[in-house]
Parts: sequence; structure tokens; C-alpha cells
Amino acid sequence: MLATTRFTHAERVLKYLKQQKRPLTAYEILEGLREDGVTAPTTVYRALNKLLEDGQLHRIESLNAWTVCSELHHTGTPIFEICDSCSNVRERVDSRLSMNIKAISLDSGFTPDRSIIEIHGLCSDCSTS
Amino acid sequence: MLATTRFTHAERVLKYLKQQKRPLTAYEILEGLREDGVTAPTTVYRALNKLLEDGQLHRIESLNAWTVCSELHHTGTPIFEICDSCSNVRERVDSRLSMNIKAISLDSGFTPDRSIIEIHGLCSDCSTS
DNA sequence: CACAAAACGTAATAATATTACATTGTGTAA
DNA sequence: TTACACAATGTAATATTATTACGTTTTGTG
Repeated sequence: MLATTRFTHAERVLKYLKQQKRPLTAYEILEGLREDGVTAPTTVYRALNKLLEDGQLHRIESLNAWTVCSELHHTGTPIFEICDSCSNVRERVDSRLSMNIKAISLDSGFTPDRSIIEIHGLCSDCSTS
Repeated sequence: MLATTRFTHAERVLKYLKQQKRPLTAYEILEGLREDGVTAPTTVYRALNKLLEDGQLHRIESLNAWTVCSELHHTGTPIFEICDSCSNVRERVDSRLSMNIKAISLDSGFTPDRSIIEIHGLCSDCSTS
């Protein structure tokens, strides 16, 4: 069966997420890909975790949702601006912020590994209207 | 019955969390307070949400866990240093970082409401050993 | 071809959180 | 001090998110 399939589930999940304009939960992905043979939660989570390891997507902790990495191989901490009105999420990288986080950690003897920065609010479209 | 109780559930939950040296999940709190009459998830979540509104505790998104606010009525964004070895979490407030976030948002026309900053790594105790 | 590693199938279950609806307790103002 | 509104609680059911365990199939490589 696999011999006849053109893509792996990870590829399907990545492609599907790329088509979205907001992060999706694992179960939303499952629904969206059911007709493509993605039929169980495990399948989705396996794909998501693989893509996460490969740096191809991010998990938005405060939404329990997943979104493609918009700037592959970036260094420094990604920052997510999350619009609470239209659900759009924009990924940004800012070197000052990354450096300040390092500096703050140094202060306290903490050794940082990975940082989660998620800013909730209104995107420019939604805040003007 | 309530007339004979000394505390509300919210007070019990807050007191219990203060005794902990790491954030607890809602269900850990439920277990810990079962003998004090906290017997259902709803009860815990009601208390947690009330305390959250009052600014008396924080939710650590990346742990699905809850911890007391260590610096009441702080302004600016709290930053959590989370030790992945001993689970200790330290809350800090840093004005530089808060300003960074404002600046980044201004750039893109985003109107920030609340920010989540969680840094995983090793605390000073665990990184030296 | 043989083998190891990656990908997948399937079922069950764990962990986290919410909803709905009824009841009881508390503060306060007439 | 009674009446009322609001806060707190009780209870059951269910929704949502995620993991575990175990077996099979496919793929790439020497």
C-alpha cells in the first residue's frame, strides 16, 4: 500500500497546514485529512512531532495548535503575534529580544534551552476596524 | 454547610499552591485537596479561573500547570524560567523585555494584550551539577 | 537478498478542560 | 428581618488534547 502512495503522512500534514491561514489543532488536521487516509490521532501526532523535530513547524502552546514555520532555519527565538479576533498568527524573529532573554537568564544563572513567546492581542487589520 | 466552612475553595487552592515548590496541574490540585472537600474538576477550574482573574496566579501554558504569582500587582510581562530537570519555576519581570515586545508590536501594527514568555532550560542548581 | 530503520495501522486509554443545570450561602438594602 | 441578587457550590456528563502499546508494512542500503 505504501508503495502506491505518493506522500508520507508528514508531507500531507505539512502541505495541509501550509494551506491554512491560522494554526490548527491536531484534531482539526485529522478531520481535514481523513479522506487522505489520515484516520487516527496517533497518525497526526506522529507527523506533527516529526515535523517539529525537523524545525518545519511550531506548536502554539496557548492555543494547543500547530502552524508551519514561516522562516525556515531561523536562529533565535520565534515570537508569535496571535490575533484574538481573526485567529491569524504571525511569526517573527527579533535579535534584541533573543539577546535580552539570554541576558536575563545569565543574571540568574539559568541556562536557557528553548523559549516560548506568544503575544495575544489584535492584528493591525482587526485593531483598526 | 457553607456557614461552617472556614474557607472558599479558591482560598484553599491558593493556599495549597503556595505550599508547592513547582506548578501543579488542575488534577494534581484536585488530588491534593480531595480530603478538604474539593471533589470535582469543575471545582478546581472555577477556583483557578477566579484566582487568575484576580491576578493571584499564573498558568504555565507549556506545562498545563498553575503557580502562584510571586510578585503581586506587577506591571509588565512576567517571564517564567522553567527548569526541565527539577521542575522549579521562577517568575521574573523585566522592563527591557516588556519594552522589546511593545517595540516589536509597533513595527507590525499589532496591538498586544497579554504576553506569554516561558523559557525552558536548567536552573542554576541543575546546570552546575 | 537480507537487514535495519522508518513509516504506518489499530485499539485503548490517559490527561486536561468545559458545559449544563440545580442548589445553597452571603451580603445588603428596603 | 425579610427579600432579593449574586457568589459559591454540587453533580453529572461530555468535550478536547495527547499518549501508550503492540504489531505490520515499506523503504533504503550494504
